[in-house]
Amino acid sequence: MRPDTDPQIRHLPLFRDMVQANFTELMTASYDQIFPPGLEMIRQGDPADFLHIVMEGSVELVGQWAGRECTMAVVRPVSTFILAACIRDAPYLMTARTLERTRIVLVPASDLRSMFRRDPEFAVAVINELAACYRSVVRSAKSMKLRNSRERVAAYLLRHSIIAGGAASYTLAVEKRLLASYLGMTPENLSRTLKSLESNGIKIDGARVIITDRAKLTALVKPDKLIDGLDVGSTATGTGLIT
Amino acid sequence: MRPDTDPQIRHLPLFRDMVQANFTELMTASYDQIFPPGLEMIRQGDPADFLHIVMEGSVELVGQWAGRECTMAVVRPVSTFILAACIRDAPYLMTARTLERTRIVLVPASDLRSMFRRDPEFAVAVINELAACYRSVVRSAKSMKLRNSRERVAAYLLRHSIIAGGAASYTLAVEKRLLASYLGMTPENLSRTLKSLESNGIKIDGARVIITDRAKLTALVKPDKLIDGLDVGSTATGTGLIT
DNA sequence: CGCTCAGATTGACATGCATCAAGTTTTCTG
DNA sequence: CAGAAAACTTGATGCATGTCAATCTGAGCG
Repeated sequence: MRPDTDPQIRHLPLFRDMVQANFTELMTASYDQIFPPGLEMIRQGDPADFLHIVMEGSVELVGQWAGRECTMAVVRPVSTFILAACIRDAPYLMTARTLERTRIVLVPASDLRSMFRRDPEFAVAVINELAACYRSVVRSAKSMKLRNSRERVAAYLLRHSIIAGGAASYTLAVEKRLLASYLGMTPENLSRTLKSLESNGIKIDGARVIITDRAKLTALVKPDKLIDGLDVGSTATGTGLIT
Repeated sequence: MRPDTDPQIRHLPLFRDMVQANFTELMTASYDQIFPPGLEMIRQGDPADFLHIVMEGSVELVGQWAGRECTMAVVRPVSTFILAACIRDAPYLMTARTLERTRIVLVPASDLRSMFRRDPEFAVAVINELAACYRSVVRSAKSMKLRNSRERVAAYLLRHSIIAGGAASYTLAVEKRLLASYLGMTPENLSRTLKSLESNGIKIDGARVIITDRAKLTALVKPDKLIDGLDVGSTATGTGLIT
């Protein structure tokens, strides 16, 4: 694989504490690939052969059933996805497709599995990563079950304003139809909801989000550390169902 | 703690491969407690001081927000819950309350955290447990987002018939209002849905479920290994959001 | 620069699901 | 065993959300 990718990966919480020789060994066995936009790189149900690390671009993870599909997450650089499937040597639960031109480092799952048996520091890192991912999905599940679609939209918009550094205005990072799927609603319904949220302190202009009354928006969202928060010291990497 | 609880815990996948001395050490630091029915033993947001192991009885895990609440899982013997919070030394994401008289073994989280740094076999077991839990919640999230309430009810009933050994008739293990909350619907809606499912090969009489036409039911459910299945070699323990 | 096409919006409509309000049955408890 | 409380059911109603169809808009491309 390309040697210049090493340092970025090395700094990920997952790999940060490994013995250097072990890290080098993992990387030597890995592949560095570039995929075109819209490519389905993993189909759900496939055997989990590789841990994926997104270096550039972005990847959509979707769940499919009975001809329907929904976006579960969007993964951005630099982070890993589908760690759990690799560890359990089980089929991927989600389909992965690139949203744009994307560079991915592929780490063979078998090397991964043998490695955390040899490198205790790596094992601890895997434990922390999985625990964080697990908690992240639980938060997401709570949001889906406890909030209605209007509240989910508002929460999403407020959360991303905070991620954008508390800015009063920012640009949506994903297409609205993808966002709708992620939030568990139809594009039409999202469109209407966005408009109706103008009475709650948010204005939408195309992909631009303008927070006109943060207090009013916050009152609607009722942000909760146990749903919207991130664990302190969290890696913010892995499949934390970020979107 | 009670000495007779040891063997059952020892056989859990999480503890099975530990060095005996380490297991004994963990157990020595643990408490064996009995809680009355309906007791809130954990409130979401509390610091995660103990890994909980259900020995007898059953525990409901609920998420709460803005005065609403929903059942996320029911935990039955012998299995653990809230492992991830303990590992990350982070607040519990869910409230836990007993559904009946319940015996719980409490393992101090700090001992747990130091233990998987010392015992590599235990670390591997924790990794496997967390990965399984994570995948289980992802399945659950997929079910929530991809299926409508009618399909979720049907899937639940079919799945539990299979768990009951493929029996044509079995008894619901939980109250219907709890089941409704778990499936993300109101009790009224569940009641109506159950009745309407008679045209899909299922008959309900109180808490009794009778499968009258398995083929017809299966056609509606469209069971999918990536939603309804369990990982091969899965522990079926931990918080696999069983209910 | 204008064509094309995917995405976004809007309106009309249908329906799934929640809510409210009685009832009925079951379970608990003194 | 009787009374009360809780769970469950049933009906009437309304709102939220999905569906279908018709534009509108903007980005990409020849």
